Amino acid sequence: MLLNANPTSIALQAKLFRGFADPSRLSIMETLRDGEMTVSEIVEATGHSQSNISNHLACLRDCGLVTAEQDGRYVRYRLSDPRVEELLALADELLADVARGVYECIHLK
Amino acid sequence: MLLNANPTSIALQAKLFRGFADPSRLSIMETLRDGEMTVSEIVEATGHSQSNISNHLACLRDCGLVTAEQDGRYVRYRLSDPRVEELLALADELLADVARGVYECIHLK
DNA sequence: ATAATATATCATCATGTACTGATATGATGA
DNA sequence: TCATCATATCAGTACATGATGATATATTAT
Repeated sequence: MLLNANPTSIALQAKLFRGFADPSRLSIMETLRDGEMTVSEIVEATGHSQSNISNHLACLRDCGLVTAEQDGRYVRYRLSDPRVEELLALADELLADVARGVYECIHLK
Repeated sequence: MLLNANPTSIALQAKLFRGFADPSRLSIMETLRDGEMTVSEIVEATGHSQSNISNHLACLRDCGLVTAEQDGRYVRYRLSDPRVEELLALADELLADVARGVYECIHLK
């Protein structure tokens, strides 16, 4: 019965990937690859609504993928760890080769 | 209006991450890090149902994350690209530091 | 203190997605 | 051919999740 790695860690890993698996959150993280930004700058850069961005920032913050720092009435966000950016970069590279398959995959919307 | 990277590629990247964002699919890929396996071996190793595994293998295959090779009445699956494993490994490393946040994040189930 | 700006929170709704069980297909051997 | 084993497909159901709009909180300036 060759059972696999700790199911808890698999569930957690899946949850981590879900953090990356949404266009709004990805836009935020991609935007933050250029350096720290305030919420309103992120809103402008991504073109998403303020509440949308704020909701997703809360998610990313809770997950520990970004950190927030109050700056006057602004709040500046940045990526929390260089591995966040590495993960994005690696996904970009992989996507360069699997884009067509992913695009055409009917199992994911 | 500082707009960000190509929205198409953001959507595709999100879809790619969704491929990684499910416990069944992650179990499959983690299992395949040990080398190629037949469907029934994967079923046994992961403890998931046959239809569940088969459905998710179809998804991973369509996305180009795994490849399949018929071997008699068996079908052997393997990871399609070394970067798939790199992505898993990098996520593991990152998770080591953000596990508590991810675990407690209420925005993702 | 009040107004104005920046950000956060919350409930609702609509959609996406995974799991299951039943069944179909494909391959091998008798 | 027929039986059996391995894998794939499909429909239905239940749940998860994101977007939005309304509102709340926090900070600064007047």
